[in-house]
Amino acid sequence: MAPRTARLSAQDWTRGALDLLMAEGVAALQINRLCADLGVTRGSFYWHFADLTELEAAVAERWCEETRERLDQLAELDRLPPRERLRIMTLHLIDDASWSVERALREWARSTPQVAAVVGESDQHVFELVERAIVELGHDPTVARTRAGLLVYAGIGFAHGQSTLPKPTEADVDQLLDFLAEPAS
Amino acid sequence: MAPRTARLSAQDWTRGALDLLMAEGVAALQINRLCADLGVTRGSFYWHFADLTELEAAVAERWCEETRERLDQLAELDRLPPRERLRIMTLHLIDDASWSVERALREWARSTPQVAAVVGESDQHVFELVERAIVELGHDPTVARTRAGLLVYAGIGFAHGQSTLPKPTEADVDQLLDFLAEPAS
DNA sequence: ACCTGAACACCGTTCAAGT
DNA sequence: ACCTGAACACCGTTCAAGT
Repeated sequence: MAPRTARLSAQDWTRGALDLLMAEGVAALQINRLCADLGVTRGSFYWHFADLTELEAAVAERWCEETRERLDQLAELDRLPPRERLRIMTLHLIDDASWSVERALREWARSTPQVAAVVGESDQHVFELVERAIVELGHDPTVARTRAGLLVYAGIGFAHGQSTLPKPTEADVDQLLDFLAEPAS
Repeated sequence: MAPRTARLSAQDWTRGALDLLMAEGVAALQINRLCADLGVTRGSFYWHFADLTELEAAVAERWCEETRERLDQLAELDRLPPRERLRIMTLHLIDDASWSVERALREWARSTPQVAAVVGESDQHVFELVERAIVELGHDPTVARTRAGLLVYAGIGFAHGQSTLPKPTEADVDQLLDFLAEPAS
């Protein structure tokens, strides 16, 4: 994978942490565990980071960058009609396994403000993309704001309830988007 | 408060745990902390519970009961028109501070299946209340299912994103409910 | 039946010492 | 500049012993 130099960089640690996080969830993100993966002892970690919290912030930052890229790629579908854009984003959310990381991030966000800032930024970004698409659909700003809020919050809720609630099918999504696209009465 | 007997019951522990949880969040729920509150030593805890996990499950159970009661009270507004019922439930969600506990519960749910079951049950309950209200509004079951899902997921999302996203005003809620009540095209 | 207190394992954190 | 290894504090857990 990465060039296997004898010594590690901070980058190597955040990379390893993100991998661990995605593979085994937030509970596995421990210093001992990481050290084992990287073939190094505990003390080494503290040369690169002041704290577990600092590592988490770095991981969050990195995750945010990667997420932003992914989102921008999606938004690059700028030439696609807005309806199609929403469809792709929504379906992406539903079957993507990436919310296991997102859930972990939101957990951290509660205890460490740095992570909260990063998550908030990401939410804001998604919200704007969705809002813009709905405006392009021909709605005035007030309506767009409400409906975008509804959809984005529902997305967060879906990612968070690994719940017993029914998982929407593709047909459900189409029906839902028809609904969101409807002209205001 | 409670009758101050010398010896404690399991009930006293769950009560104390829930209080601690609401007051100081999930991070404060430690055995040492609880023991200090209850004026007792660590070992005592293990006479009542096998595990921290078992305590958490008990707390979750109790929270679920209390939540169910609250929900049933809300649903007892059965004689109110469905639209009004939805309005009350939604507003209740928005300004209620009780989701700090709910968030904690969902965090646990990820690591302990017992808690997950309890949270799932609660979600299901809310979903059914909302779905029924939308059916009463005159929609057929398919439409009701989609829209109820949207609203409930949005509710979960709202409770979870302590986010930078705009918090809906009362006017927003009315607009939103107008929207959800709209006849299908 | 309910609790104490000592003991242990595990994990985050520090730091002097090595290369 | 990057890492080791020993040490410490803290927390969950066990258990023999007390009342």
